[in-house]
Amino acid sequence: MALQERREREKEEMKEKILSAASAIVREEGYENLSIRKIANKIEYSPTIIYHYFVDKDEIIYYLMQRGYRKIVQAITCANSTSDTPEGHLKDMTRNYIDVALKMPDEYMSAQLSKSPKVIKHTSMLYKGASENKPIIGALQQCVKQINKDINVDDDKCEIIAQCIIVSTMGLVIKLIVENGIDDEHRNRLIEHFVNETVLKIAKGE
Amino acid sequence: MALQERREREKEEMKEKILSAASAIVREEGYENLSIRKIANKIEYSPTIIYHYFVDKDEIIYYLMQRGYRKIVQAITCANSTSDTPEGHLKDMTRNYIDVALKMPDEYMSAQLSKSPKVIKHTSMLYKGASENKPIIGALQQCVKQINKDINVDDDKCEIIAQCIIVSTMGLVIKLIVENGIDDEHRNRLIEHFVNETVLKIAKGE
Amino acid sequence: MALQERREREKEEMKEKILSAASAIVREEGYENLSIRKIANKIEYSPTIIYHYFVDKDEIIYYLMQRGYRKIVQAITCANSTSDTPEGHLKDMTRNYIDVALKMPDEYMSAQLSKSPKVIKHTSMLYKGASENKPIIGALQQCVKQINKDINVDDDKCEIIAQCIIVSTMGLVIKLIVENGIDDEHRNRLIEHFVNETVLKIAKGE
Amino acid sequence: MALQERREREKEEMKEKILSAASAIVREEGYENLSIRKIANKIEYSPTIIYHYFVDKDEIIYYLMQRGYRKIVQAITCANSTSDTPEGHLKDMTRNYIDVALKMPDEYMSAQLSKSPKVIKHTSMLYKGASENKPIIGALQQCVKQINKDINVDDDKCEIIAQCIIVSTMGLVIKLIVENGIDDEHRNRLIEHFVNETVLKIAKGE
DNA sequence: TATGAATGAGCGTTCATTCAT
DNA sequence: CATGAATGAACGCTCATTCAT
Repeated sequence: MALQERREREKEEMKEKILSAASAIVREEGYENLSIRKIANKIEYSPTIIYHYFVDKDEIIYYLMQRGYRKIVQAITCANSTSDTPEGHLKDMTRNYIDVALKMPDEYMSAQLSKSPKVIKHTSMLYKGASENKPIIGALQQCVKQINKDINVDDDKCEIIAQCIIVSTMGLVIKLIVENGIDDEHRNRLIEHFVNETVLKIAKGE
Repeated sequence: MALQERREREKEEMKEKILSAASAIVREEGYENLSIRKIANKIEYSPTIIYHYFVDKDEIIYYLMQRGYRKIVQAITCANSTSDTPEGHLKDMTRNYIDVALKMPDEYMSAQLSKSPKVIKHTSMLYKGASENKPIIGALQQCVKQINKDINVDDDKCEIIAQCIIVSTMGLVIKLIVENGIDDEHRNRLIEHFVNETVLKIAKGE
Repeated sequence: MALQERREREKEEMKEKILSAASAIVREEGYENLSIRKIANKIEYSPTIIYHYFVDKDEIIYYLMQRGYRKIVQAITCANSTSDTPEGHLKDMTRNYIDVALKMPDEYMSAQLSKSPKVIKHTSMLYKGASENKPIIGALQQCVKQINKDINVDDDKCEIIAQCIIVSTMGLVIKLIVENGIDDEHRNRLIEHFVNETVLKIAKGE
Repeated sequence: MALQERREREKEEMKEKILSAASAIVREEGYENLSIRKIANKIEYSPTIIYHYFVDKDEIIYYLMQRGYRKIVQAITCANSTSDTPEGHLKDMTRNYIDVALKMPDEYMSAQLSKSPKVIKHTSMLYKGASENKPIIGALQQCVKQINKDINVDDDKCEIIAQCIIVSTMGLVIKLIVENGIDDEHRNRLIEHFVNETVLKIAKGE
């Protein structure tokens, strides 16, 4: 019993070790440069042993994506906005989202761009009613609603606007990740403009 | 005479054959998995012969990008815009861009998301001065300038705004492609809202 | 324990196998025609396995040069010179060099005549300061210095003289190898004259 | 008749054209980088046509060596020495030899190092009696004899000395060619020392 | 006579994977 | 549980050569 438990625990630890080594490699060199050999090298085991814990490289990638996505969602949803205006809150959320995503570019990209149904179930945001299931859209929708509380904007429209906000932000993040070498100053101006102006304008119903 | 013509024609045909094989591979497996050998295999010739028609892999990628991009650039720049206001023009450009991109989802994705330097050279849009090299950013910048001709917005700022427009639009397109099964009605509302409102708001300098 | 030892021994054996296959190829076809694939073919293994024992082709060449050169360097430097005069020492060194080189004509030729940078790094002797890096030049320079200790000859000049000695000796060796069928008696007279007179005269500073 | 003659003449011209293109490539990039394609490119014909005039690459190389060697022999033998002392004459010859050889390094190397009997017949210098057949050795032997006219040195010994001179000079030339990147100043000091001192000392019978 | 099209072999190197131990 | 040895396929690219026209 206890022995079996320990075995299982050790197995999990090894899996974790492999995954975090893989994760580090992805962070440093990107998904396309992840290789079994490099993982083995990092954990200081032989490549062969990895096949003991995962059937093949694809399985490792699969777990990697899961882990990565979980982190992103966590980071983004439990955002701590200090602001008390809805506009300030929207800015904070947007900036937070951009920051978190840019800190884990490969995980972000692979999660957002995966077409695997299992992944899409988590990452989809554009369907009607997304505000009810997806915390991010829900939060954005609430923000939009408050920003436009003077003029009457119905919930559906607010959802659409929230979705426009999220896809725009994603577009910015994705392009910033893909175009890696942009000059820092210009990059910051772009992000600032997006956070302080673009996003607010999109949010405005009228 | 006629012989030379025929030869030239055959050469063009072979080039086209190679390019469309390459294009298919990119569509199916992405730019990073494009290889000379795979092309050769697909066209059922030896790899060597490809170097008869293209100096190296880079040249193939270059033509591939051109072919794919020409459509998009055409769509957005010289677009058959019937409108005579800059706002109308911006709408037309955006709608065109979205339509064209959605018609060739795989090429679009693999091109826009490739991190290969050879591809990025063509797809990058966010660097300072992009409006001078990249027709799309240039056209958008001009549009933004005209829309804001009352208030003074300098060229740099107009470029930044143009870049915000393009990344937002790309974000929409990418998510629409990734989340494949969205309900048509909602999908259309989303696009309409984006084209008719979001993009215009982003364009406004004040 | 014993297992590890055996493994290590087997590894060494395999390395040796690879190196001697490589050495044979160099002997037969020269350094420029040495290839990983040819080695693999000769030892009847797949090319890949070679990278298990050597990091790359350079390393193989490096070891090859070392093996070949060690003999020559040993012969000339720590040479078992029974003589206690610098002149006697110089003669011994020269004779040793010629003997050793003529015993491995193919390795000697392919090494000395290769223009590959990797090989030249080891075989070059004529640059200023060679006496500090190349034991042979160093030893010759010391000899020259002692032979001329009465008259003052500076280190630079001694290096130049040492270099004249080595190129002359090499010239003799190379021609003897190329012109294979020389009559033994004449050949020996030639070598004797070179060792006993020519080399000593070259060494004299005044 | 005349037609056939013209054909033959044109054929020779084409062969010459090919050979001199090949020769130029060898001069610029060395023998190891000579390729049929490069020749074709240089003469602005297709690679195929070359096989009309030569059965294969080896034949081209063979002719190339012949031509090269002929040039060297010519240049060296008809040396115009302005000096009237035998020492001066020896210096002039040596310097001339070095200069000519260094001007056509690849031809020189391939001729001197070829082990093909046809080539060796021309390049061999070390056999007893070489002074009678080989102009260079003959000239050197005469020089040595005159330099040593005070003391009696017999003809055989003078031949041996002449052979020591030629192999030494060749060694210098060969190493200078192989070690391509030597600093100019040091290189010149080396040559000067060799021409002005080394060679004279070797020549002295006592 | 001369061409363009095409091939097959070879280069160094990296990779995922397997197998006996 | 973990290893080292080994493989086969693939990568971009260059080469000498052949063949139909």
